[in-house]
Amino acid sequence: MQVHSSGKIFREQKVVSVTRKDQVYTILRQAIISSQLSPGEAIRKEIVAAQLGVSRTPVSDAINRLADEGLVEIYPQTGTFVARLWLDKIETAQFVRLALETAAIRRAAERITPDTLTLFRQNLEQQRRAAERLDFEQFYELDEALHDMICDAAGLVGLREIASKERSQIDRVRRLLLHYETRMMETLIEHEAIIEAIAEKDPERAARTMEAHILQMGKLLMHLREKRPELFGS
Amino acid sequence: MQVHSSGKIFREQKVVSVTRKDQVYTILRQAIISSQLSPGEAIRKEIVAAQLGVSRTPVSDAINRLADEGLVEIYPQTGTFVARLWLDKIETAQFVRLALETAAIRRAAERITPDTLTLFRQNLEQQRRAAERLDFEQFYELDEALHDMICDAAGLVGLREIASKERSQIDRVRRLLLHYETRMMETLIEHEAIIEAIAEKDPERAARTMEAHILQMGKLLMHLREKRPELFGS
DNA sequence: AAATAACACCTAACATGTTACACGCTAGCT
DNA sequence: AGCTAGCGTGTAACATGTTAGGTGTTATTT
Repeated sequence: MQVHSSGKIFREQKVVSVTRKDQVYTILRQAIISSQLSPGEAIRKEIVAAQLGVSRTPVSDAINRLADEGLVEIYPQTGTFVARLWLDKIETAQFVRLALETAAIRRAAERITPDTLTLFRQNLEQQRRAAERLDFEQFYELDEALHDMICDAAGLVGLREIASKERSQIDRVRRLLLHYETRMMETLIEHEAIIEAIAEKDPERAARTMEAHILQMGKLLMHLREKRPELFGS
Repeated sequence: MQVHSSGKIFREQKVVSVTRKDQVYTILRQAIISSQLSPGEAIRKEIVAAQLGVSRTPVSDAINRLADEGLVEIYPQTGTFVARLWLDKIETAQFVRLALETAAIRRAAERITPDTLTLFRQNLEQQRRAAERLDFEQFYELDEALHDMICDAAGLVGLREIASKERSQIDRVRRLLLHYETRMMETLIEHEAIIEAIAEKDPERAARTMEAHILQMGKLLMHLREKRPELFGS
């Protein structure tokens, strides 16, 4: 594992600073969201540290951050576990996501530029191709990227990071749902409707369309809970 | 400083776990939000550790968490500073607050119970008394408590914590504005209008009233920036 | 005198040793 | 047999030692 490859700072503005704890954080987060690590599974700090070739410190730091984000559960003096799925927490995350993204899309619709719109449409085109070849993973990534782009289009510094963090729980669930996902085409059509509303600078319609889109996930979630109860908490 | 006074766990449900890093976090956060520590001021981990009678580890952990929250700025290998106020970050925080709290109040208005309403009105009564004796600090605390109670009334697990965290930046600014604050009575009237709309189970009016309430802060902010430019970043 | 390069200092980042506590197990008591 | 108390084990929490790199200063060169 590389050491801080470049911690450049202009004293007023942090350019980039990739410390080991940041790298460990990114690796673990990715592993959790992609379900390489299963909900409920123990995380042994010492082993993770050994595997990544670092000491326990940056691993602990990364795990603390993940705990804040709700992706791991730390039981003091006992152990650290990949967080199980809690329906009530998912409900809250869904609510927050809905509130933030509908508000963001309203702003985006008001201040959309042709350039950004072109980026949106390129993304949609790629989504269409991914859907046609049934490439779930790729489709999912493009989906996430589109939501990020909409956040950026709202023109608020740091909003994407906040939205992305609050979406962690949802992203995990969506990943697990991928293989039960049969509505890729429907999802694509919803995305197109959202972008269309933005293009027409119609904030209200954009927000309502986004809302309908986000709420689709609820039913699938119940399906997952029946199929894989072991992933869920109490 | 006390050691984890009780880290009780029922394996499925964390009851309470006050570790040293939690205590340090709470102390530092309070100090920053209340402006006992000024924006831009250096935080010397070693000195903080000595003052609190702990080692550098829990202090570092607490500071990492505060950095996530945007309350401190860490410059790798250089130093840690109380975050200055950045207009663009405050703008984003304001946006997030608006999105979350208007959405929360809609839900609260839909599911309000007489008991909760009574609590709201008790709070308002206390606010009135605090306003009458020009007790800024007390009024401010009651204000925060009211917003927290509204979050809780939305009936979503963990929403208050999320909202409270995202409000950190705003809370700092409001504290600084307290002594320039001349509109305590107006604020109280706005609060009363919000609660009234909830009581009448009118989500739309409640949300619009809340929106107007939150947006009041903008002008005061510009005033502060002129009076105390040293608190602000670039 | 101005520009630049070398260097010393200070800090966060990282490594590692130590402690205390949650939990499971077992033995002993009822 | 069932229940409780004490003990052993393993982990996070905490303490402390070490390293590396950013910043400011100073010396040197032009």
